[in-house]
Amino acid sequence: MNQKVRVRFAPSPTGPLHIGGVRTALFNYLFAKQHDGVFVLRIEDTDQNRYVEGAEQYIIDALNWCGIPFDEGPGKEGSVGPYRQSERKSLYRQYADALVEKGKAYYAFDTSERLDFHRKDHEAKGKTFIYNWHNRLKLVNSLSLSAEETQQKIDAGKDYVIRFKSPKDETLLLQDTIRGTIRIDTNILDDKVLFKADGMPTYHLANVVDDHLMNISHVIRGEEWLPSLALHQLLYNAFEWNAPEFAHLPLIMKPVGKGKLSKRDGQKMGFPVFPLSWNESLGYREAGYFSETVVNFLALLGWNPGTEQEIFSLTELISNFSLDRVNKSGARFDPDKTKWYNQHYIKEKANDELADLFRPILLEKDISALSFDNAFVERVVSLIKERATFVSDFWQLSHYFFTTPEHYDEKAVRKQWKPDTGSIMNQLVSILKEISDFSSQNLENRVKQWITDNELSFGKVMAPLRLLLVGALQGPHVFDILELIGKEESIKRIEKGIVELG
RNA sequence: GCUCCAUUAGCAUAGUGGCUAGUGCAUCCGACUUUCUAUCGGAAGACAAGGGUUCGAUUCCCUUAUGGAGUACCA
Repeated sequence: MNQKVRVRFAPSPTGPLHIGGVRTALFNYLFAKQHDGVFVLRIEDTDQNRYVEGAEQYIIDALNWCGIPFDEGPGKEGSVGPYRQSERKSLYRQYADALVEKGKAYYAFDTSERLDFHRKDHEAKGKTFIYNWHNRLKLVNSLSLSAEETQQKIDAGKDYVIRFKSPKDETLLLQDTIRGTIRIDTNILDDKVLFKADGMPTYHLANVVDDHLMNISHVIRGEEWLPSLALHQLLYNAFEWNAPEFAHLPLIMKPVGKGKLSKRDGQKMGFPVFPLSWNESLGYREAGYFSETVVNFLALLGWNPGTEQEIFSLTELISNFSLDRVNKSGARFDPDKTKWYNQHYIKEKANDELADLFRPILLEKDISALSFDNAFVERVVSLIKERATFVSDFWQLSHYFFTTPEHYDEKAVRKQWKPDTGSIMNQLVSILKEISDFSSQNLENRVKQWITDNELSFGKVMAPLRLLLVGALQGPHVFDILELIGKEESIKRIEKGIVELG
């Protein structure tokens, strides 16, 4: 009974993959890899009306960018393909027919308009219209009609669907790995459509048939499917197939307010909800997040290791992940925490890698950036990366390494530039001119010595010095800045400041 | 409305039938004899409510409240 683990991620290509979808994919991937199993991507495109061009490629690109590629799927054919339901179209009808033959399903001829009418009518009376045992004989279907009438309608080319005949008076005990046992009374179930008038199966039929045909051992999907679990279990029973194990992941909720995370929340609060950009919607990748960040915060959304560890690489996740540590309740999405993760990962990145990412920004800002060699850019990056959350913060944090400050922060000037500051800076210039070893450490020793010898205060020297070098009271260690921009430029900046500030 | 699921601080969570309920993010304060959105240190802050069961419940059961999902010839 030790079946090979095969899981699937089965999105429908109706648009860009939402971050919640990526989380579902990630958990499937982790589970598969942990058990040396196979991660299948299946495209559920049974609804032709909602098909969106490019969505499938987007899904594939997103999974690849996150570093969680599928093992089998479109373009990576295994033995149970094809992996797009539209390409498996011819396969489903026979299964629907088999259920009709077994008396587990039936033909229904009711028009959508008629059903809509019933629903509205019931709603107006404060009731819910359920197409099932209690009214199916009053509707137009092969159970209420004679065999001849049914055949007549079919021959006449009337539109019909195939509905599942859900049983009466049964209590179902469903198993969910995350939630345990769930009791369902079958009387409240409706006779779901399995096969549509357009010749396509509905999600429910296609899903169960494909999971069976693809030997899926574990179905890990979003909580929005929990209400369908009864139907799916009933279908497996009707086909006399073994059902896979089910695990329903908690939903991802909006950062504030109620409801699940939506595209609008991202726009309103300024954070991405998609892994990659899609038209006007910004993606995590384009917003400057690393894939490590996305994987890490997604993993902790609805799951935790039971320890205090919060930083996980993909490989660590594979060995630590487990379905029984997945939470039952919805996980609120926290954009601040995602930034915290990126801040962590930016510090871990190698300086040369960050320098490569920074170069295009430098080019955009100033052509002369070209003249700075890699070693210099890497050195700058090493000094500022711990204060950055994104590579896009780098310029703001380091522009003074590349260009002479044009203005001085007014508030800082008012606070730090005293009448005697000019003359102190003048003295400092003459001290700096005498120093030939312009290393940070040596500069610090010499300047501090000079300050003590002359009984000056550190504040009176260091703050104005920083102001003249940087243009504001920010940045890393002053002596590191001096060393990096060099003797000539340092002195130039101080002299320029003395002239401008008096 | 009905069905199912959930409920530990602002947020994410750990944990236990019985010591001061642990951690991270955010917040506030301090330190780093100069800056900081960095780092370090510290502070404040929670078991939804009411009933049971029990010597004892945040932990088990019930009710209520709140939140979520589903209720389509969409997935």
